[in-house]
Amino acid sequence: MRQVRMQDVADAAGVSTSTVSNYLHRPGRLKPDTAERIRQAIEAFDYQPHSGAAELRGARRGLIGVVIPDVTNYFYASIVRGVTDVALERGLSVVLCDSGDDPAREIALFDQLSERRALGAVVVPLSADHERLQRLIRRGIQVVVADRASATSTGCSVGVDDVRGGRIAVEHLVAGGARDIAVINGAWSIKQCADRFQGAVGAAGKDASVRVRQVEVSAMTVEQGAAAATSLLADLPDALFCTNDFLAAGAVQALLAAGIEVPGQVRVVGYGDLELASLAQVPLTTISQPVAELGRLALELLVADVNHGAEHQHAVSILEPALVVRESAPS
Amino acid sequence: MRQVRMQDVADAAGVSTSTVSNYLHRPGRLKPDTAERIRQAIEAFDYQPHSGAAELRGARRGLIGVVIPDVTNYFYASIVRGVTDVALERGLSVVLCDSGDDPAREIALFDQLSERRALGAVVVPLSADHERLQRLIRRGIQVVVADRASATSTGCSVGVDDVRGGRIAVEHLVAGGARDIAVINGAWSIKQCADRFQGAVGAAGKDASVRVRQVEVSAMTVEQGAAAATSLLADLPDALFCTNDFLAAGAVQALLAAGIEVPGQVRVVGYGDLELASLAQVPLTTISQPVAELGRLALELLVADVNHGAEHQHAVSILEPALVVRESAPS
DNA sequence: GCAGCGGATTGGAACGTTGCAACTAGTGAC
DNA sequence: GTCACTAGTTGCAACGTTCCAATCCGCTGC
Repeated sequence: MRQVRMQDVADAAGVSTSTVSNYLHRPGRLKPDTAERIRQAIEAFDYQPHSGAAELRGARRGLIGVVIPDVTNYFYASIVRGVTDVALERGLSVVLCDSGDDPAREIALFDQLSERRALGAVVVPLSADHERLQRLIRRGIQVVVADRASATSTGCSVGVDDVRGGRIAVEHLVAGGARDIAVINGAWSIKQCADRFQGAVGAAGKDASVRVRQVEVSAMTVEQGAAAATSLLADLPDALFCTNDFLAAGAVQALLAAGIEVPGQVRVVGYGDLELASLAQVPLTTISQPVAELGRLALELLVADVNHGAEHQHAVSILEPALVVRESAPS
Repeated sequence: MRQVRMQDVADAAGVSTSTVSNYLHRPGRLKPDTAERIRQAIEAFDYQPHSGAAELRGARRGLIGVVIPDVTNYFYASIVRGVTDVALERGLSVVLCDSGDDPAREIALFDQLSERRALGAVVVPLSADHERLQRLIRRGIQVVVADRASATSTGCSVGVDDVRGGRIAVEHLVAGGARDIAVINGAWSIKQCADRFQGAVGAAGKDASVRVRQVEVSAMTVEQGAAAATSLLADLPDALFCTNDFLAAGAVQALLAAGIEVPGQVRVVGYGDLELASLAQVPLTTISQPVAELGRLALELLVADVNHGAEHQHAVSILEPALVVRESAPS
């Protein structure tokens, strides 16, 4: 069964391919009955325009990429979801590039995108190494960086205000009476972690009677959270701010196992508002991020960028996180 | 900055475009020093072949679609992950189509895939309505159905053996001494739910002293799980089999809130082995599904299908679920 | 009856590849 | 010196669109 092409439709309707093309893109120019004949022919053949061929000739509908470290991670999946929503509205197709936390794969995927002449890409880069991104941009693929907002990049970027997230988390703890707060945090080299801690310190800084100390973990997992909490048993703080929900869930597990009451003796705030936050042993008070919104916004900026090329001003958009109060830190 | 095309490379290397094409696809045919000159020219221009143009001409590398109801759902995201892994190995690009549980969107996405002349698609269909799938196939897009395995479809399909999953869940409960088992289940019209229940009944059927009853819920959520468990308080079973982990988590919450011990008084088995299963108030014994494997396999079947066209025999592959024992039903 | 107009339609040259058939040189056999 | 052969290379015609310029046709106004 051969491809149905525009020529077939044109023949059936007794017009030229140009007229069919006009029907598709500038319907106003056609006489109503010509249009109707073409409509019927398209229907009869179940004709679908070949967007690849159209792009070859220069049409601007197109492909955009989403490059993320891991689709099975709820956070990234939500970004993807936001992107796909907008893409569908705009008639764009989304190529999903899951780098699996592997820089070599990330490069291979970038190459795939440029081979396919993607219009642009929403990227959550693996490392701060902007060299790789520059390469994409040089090849004519616009890039919007998500969740790694930075003014140094040569494109738009969108992110969530992690300093603010850390601040409202700790403000909530202080407002509830906490005076000795331990922050269980990932590596300082991760910008989010550094920012959240900075916010935490800032919130406490207003009040000299509040002490903030940090426990650094090597990976932001349940196990590491439990280990970190266990290390605090000898000198128990009255509140814990964990910079993600896995750490918080692990910490709560460890505390309960050691006979410490949560929130009775130690109050805990997590970060991210993952599904598990509401379902944990003690439902977690946490910081939620407008993450689907992040994806939507990223693609909208990308589209603006692609459409307005030179005169487009690169923007850095920062969205606001919000406190979600549950049992682990009720007030 | 104009596109770099094969012609530019050819000119720089002092050969024809055909030779460059040969360099790219049949490197053996070139004299080593010609190859080297072309290599350098490609390097100098940072030339990337235009895969769209290649496909137009008939090359077989290509685009494949993954159509799922919701990327933010861990189960579907894992399928996507499996698909992207294989796709990268094969040089295919993955177009992600998130239908958001909306049939109209599903149709729009199918159209997008056929406009782009995708080679094939891995689809987790919204409904059993194979009419829509047929339409894709008629347009020359091979389809592999995932997680909705059925022999009636006109393509390969892959799935997990839900009857078996239900069976091993209940066998585990019976082996642990349960005699009165309630199954909290989604609608019968969902094949998975019906199958899991059938397996549950089968497992119990061997032993006349075991009673199995069903509580049907309208949505497979935490809330509904809690409600269903609450409705059982008056006539408490000694074990609960919930056909997904959300239901199980909700049920456990409700039981604990009512002062019932888990697993002391009621043992609970969930289904799916979501992240939350290990982190719930009582870590859940559950059935895990080889879900990334499902995605990998789906794409492998799809590739086989696309490559061998007519002589390819459509296969129905059923993978095996496995029991994961945790505290909610320790033995 | 004819020039001029404007709306509807068409012709044809791209777009960047690919793969076949054809060509060129060079080698060796006779 | 001719022929067959091979390895390496090239010319060319697609592939399915788009868009500009050109053409066609039916009217109006004089």
